[in-house]
Amino acid sequence: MAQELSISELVEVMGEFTRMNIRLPAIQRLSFTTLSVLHTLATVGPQRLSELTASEQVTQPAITQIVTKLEREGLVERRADPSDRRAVLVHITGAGAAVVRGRQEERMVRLTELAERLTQAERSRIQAALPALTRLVELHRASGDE
Amino acid sequence: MAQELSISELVEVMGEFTRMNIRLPAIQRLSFTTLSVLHTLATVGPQRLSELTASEQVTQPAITQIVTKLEREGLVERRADPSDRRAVLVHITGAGAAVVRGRQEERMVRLTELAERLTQAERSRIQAALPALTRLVELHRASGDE
DNA sequence: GATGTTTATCTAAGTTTCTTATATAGTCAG
DNA sequence: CTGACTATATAAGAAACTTAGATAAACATC
Repeated sequence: MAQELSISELVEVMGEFTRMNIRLPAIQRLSFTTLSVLHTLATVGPQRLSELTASEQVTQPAITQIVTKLEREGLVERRADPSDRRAVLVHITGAGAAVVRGRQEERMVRLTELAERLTQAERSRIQAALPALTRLVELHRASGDE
Repeated sequence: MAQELSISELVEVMGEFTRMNIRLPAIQRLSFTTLSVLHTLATVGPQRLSELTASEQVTQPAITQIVTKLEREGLVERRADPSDRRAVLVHITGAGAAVVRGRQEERMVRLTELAERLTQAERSRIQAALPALTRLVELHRASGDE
């Protein structure tokens, strides 16, 4: 029989995941928001500053500073938007993509170690829940930019 | 048949959860780390500054500042540690506990809305995975403070 | 096609949240 | 009781934001 979802437990686990993830960026000398911008550019492609401002939920001047910093470090490039000369399209560079991949791999190594200490049954249950968890995240994003 | 866990998908979902959670604190006018300290005190009880320094992974002077700020706002109290006169035990107050509960409830309201838009089968699969996810978090914490 | 409004980004200045370096005071081992 | 260690605090500066306001291109309209 299907058991009803305990939202409070889910909130708790998500909170703990957040606390697990949040302290890792320090290693890279880039702040959480800066890495989040890089992640966005890696996954959804070139973006305007105004689009980044909306998705990262910080102010527009903050995004300008972050992009300037990333540009100095060679991780992104500002290019003109051919369709609108006011706008700037921020592109990730090879070096930037490598930083994102590196972080993803660090987390995978760490999680692989932890997952090996679970039982096979536990791993299967997590696997079975992943599509639903992904849908949850998508619903959040969809309702975020209305 | 039990399907093997895809670590990369799990990393991805956890990352998205982090991005979902991280921007909420701003509402409360308390930073992420400050709220994390409050959460720790609410769940594990009174702690020394040095214990908080270890679990929050910021420097000791940062914890001193955070506790001072929380104390000014009446959310925690510094009390002497009877067993060691150098040390300070930080206790959460009723007002502090209320802030933690309030945040937890905000998240629950938000997640309840989102979860209602999943199918019953999806909710059940998440529910079935919660114990395993909780274990994963516990393994992380256990290996963190060795 | 000049004009007012909106949009996209930048700059400047100040605040918050951290950091490193160092001081102070209590503990503990010999 | 002396030296080394531990727990916290203080001071000064760096990093990551914020608000306010400037600049320049786009767009709507008359």
